[in-house]
Amino acid sequence: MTTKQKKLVLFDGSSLAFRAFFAIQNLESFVNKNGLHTNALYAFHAMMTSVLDKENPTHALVAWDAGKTTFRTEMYDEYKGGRQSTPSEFKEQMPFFNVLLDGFGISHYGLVNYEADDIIGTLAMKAANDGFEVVIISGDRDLIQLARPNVRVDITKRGVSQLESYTPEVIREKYELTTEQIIDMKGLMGDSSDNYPGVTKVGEKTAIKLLKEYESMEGVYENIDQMKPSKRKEHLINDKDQAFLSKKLARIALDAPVDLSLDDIIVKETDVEALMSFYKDMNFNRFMSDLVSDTDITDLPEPEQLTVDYTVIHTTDDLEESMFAEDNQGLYVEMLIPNYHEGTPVIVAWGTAEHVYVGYPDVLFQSDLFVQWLKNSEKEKVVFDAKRTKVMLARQHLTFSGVRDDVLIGSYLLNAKDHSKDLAEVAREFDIDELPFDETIYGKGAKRGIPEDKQRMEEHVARKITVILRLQAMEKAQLEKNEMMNLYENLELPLALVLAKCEMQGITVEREQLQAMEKEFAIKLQEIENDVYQIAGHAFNLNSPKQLGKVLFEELELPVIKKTKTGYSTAQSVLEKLQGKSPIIDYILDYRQLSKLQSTYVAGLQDFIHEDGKIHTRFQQTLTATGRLSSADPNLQNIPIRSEEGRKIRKAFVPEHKGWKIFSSDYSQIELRVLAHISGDKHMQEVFRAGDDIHASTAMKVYNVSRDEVTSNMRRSAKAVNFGIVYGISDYGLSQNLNISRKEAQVFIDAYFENFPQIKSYMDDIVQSAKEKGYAETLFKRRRYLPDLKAKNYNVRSFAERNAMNTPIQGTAADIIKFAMLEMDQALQRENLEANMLLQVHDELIFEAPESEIPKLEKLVPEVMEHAVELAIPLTVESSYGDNWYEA
DNA sequence: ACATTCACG
DNA sequence: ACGTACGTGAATGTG
Repeated sequence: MTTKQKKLVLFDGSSLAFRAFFAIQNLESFVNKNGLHTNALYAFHAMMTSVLDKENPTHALVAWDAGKTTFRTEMYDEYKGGRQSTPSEFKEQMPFFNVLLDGFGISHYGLVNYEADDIIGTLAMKAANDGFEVVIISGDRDLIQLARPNVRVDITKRGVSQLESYTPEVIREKYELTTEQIIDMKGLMGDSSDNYPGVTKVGEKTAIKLLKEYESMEGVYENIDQMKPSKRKEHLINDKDQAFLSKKLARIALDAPVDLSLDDIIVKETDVEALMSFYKDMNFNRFMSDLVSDTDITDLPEPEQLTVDYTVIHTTDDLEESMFAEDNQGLYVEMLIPNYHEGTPVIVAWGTAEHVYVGYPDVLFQSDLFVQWLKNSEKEKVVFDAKRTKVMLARQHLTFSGVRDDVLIGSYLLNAKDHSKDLAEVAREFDIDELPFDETIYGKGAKRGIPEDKQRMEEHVARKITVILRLQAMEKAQLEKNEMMNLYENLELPLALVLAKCEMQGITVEREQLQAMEKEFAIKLQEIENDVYQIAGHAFNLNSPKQLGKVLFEELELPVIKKTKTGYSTAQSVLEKLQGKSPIIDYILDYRQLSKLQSTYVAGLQDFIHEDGKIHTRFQQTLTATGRLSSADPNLQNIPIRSEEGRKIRKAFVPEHKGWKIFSSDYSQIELRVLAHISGDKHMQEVFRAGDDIHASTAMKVYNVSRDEVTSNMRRSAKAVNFGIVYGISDYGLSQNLNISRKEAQVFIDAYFENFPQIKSYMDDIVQSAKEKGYAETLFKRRRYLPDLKAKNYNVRSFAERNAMNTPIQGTAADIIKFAMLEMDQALQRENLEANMLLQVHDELIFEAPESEIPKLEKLVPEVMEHAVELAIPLTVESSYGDNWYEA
């Protein structure tokens, strides 16, 4: 037995509390009965418990900043100047952090004239020298300079729930600097949030470069005379005093007069009574129950636990009609792999909040009672993932009808985050955290499977029913409140079943064609490979960007255009700039294209052809941030078309029956039309009403020329600008796309906005309103929350601003084609057509149909798509058909 | 598990 | 001073 290692956790209270405040944006729902905001306390509490659970320290301290002035303000009176005043919603929570800490039995401490950092630095060194293991938790990256052997620094990432660990090794790897050099780096860079300057135009990248060359700030200045004349050199010379001052400010004190001994900060026992009264004051009812189950107090009210009454069905004789009598029962069919087109169901649960039934497929699927209940559309059911359920059951030759609600779709509409796989994840979004994750029950990776203890699994799925029913109520109330019922009930919910139909229908793919291509491509690839090795002088792995980078930029000494964080970039755009410099470039470009086609499509798709000769993709309905679908296993939304060689792959996609055709219809310019509609821009609307070429018309305006003066280059640039507008334009993005300078790009953008002032004001307004509401929305009220609009970091904020501009456009277009798909499904039935809808590729729908139905489809499909919704301008659709997808 | 690259809209 | 066009999925190499 080893004696217990002493472990000290030091919390940077000031930075963590502030982070905690911003981690939860939803201020309105975190207010206690006295009107006090509690969001920061709540997030801080969550962070503390998770760290204490994980680290289980013997000693701990939360350090606070003690006042506005410190020894640093004496050195530099602008230190931390210019900061925005602390929000009052945060200030009012300040006094209660220590109340919480007293309840936890964790010490807290502040020291006049010093910052929390300095207290932490001092105690960390003291403890490390005493043989402690030390962990520092902060929201401020500056503290990583404290990393040492036995001192780990954990910095919060996004909110306060995730931590990123820094040890001297990690720092060396990430920055290629020692911890001491981190201080030099800060000195050179300065710190905008602490308001000290550093050296002009020197940021992290430059600072690291300088330090790698000269070791320290002192080293930089000792060698400054040898530096080649440059702007950077001038800045370094001019800002020398600032740099050294900044370094002093950045250095955390390790010898602050902290009058605490390590014994003073031993973790004490939880003061249950104090904590209970704190939770009560803050309305943190959830934690009250945790506290009770952790301790042995029995005189407190019964904690709310997810217990569930359930019966396991063993034989068909156990089934009774009464088990299917109730309306609005939950139904859950469990399968352990994501791809429901392949596996088989392992266990099934259904029931009400009062009682749940659990059974196995081999029994249930033989039962007429069960099968009829599934099929009966009058018996309405609540599920998690209707499409998945529908397909799984259909593959067992069972009909599933009567979907009243799908809590997966509901949760996605309420907050389009990626939480599609596990009900427990969705439940946690709604503060139901008593349901274990699937991973806990079934394991993960190679170990995933049915648990030895079957009862565990039975109870798990029974609990899922309870959770599904609870979520149903919560989600519907919220959807109603958000005015999203129409989107939910009249679009997404019925669409799930239409998508199920498309997926189950599948698309026929001729393996022989792919095999023939595979051989052809293999020979070509081999030839190119040999040519490349010839020029390089040796063989290497052409698929490795690292090895390729070495060959191009070190051995052949081609100019480095761009670097990635791991080395040289060898991306296509880089290679294109190197064309003509060496014959190897063209070979590599050809190789890249061919090997992509070969691995992903020609060879890759063959693995997905089922025994029925078809590929059954999965359309993910609850994944994207904008409301688009995505397609996976395999992705049929990115089958090549732009290059002729790739496009040929489409020849392998054929109709199921002889004498049938592939029929395809696509919206033309749907996103720009949506923009014309929602921005109300009169000129743009006029172009679409007149049926003119939008890119050419844009060129006329921007270049101020007549229609026949528009050159193909002008049109190309205008087209790029139009795309840029849809994406939330930036001069940089446009310059990359058109391969021009940023200045030139900016001139284009200015000219565009001058000519389309309503687009300009729409873009400004939409960002502003998203900021106020906290989300961007589509024409049909689909939401995308954008908390980063309030981010301090320019890049993070700019990204969110582009999202705010793009989401209503891309999202509304997605809404429209979804309405069209619903209507199309109806229309095919109404018209008694044999045609099948097979795929959706964002702005196009793909069908297979008997040749005799083609004339009808040529009328019907455009009609439905064009009038799926009515906008201020017409939507137009173009159709084509052929013997395969290449010809369609 | 993560980064890079590239296929599509 | 910073470093980005919007939205996806899959293959590959590498740690």
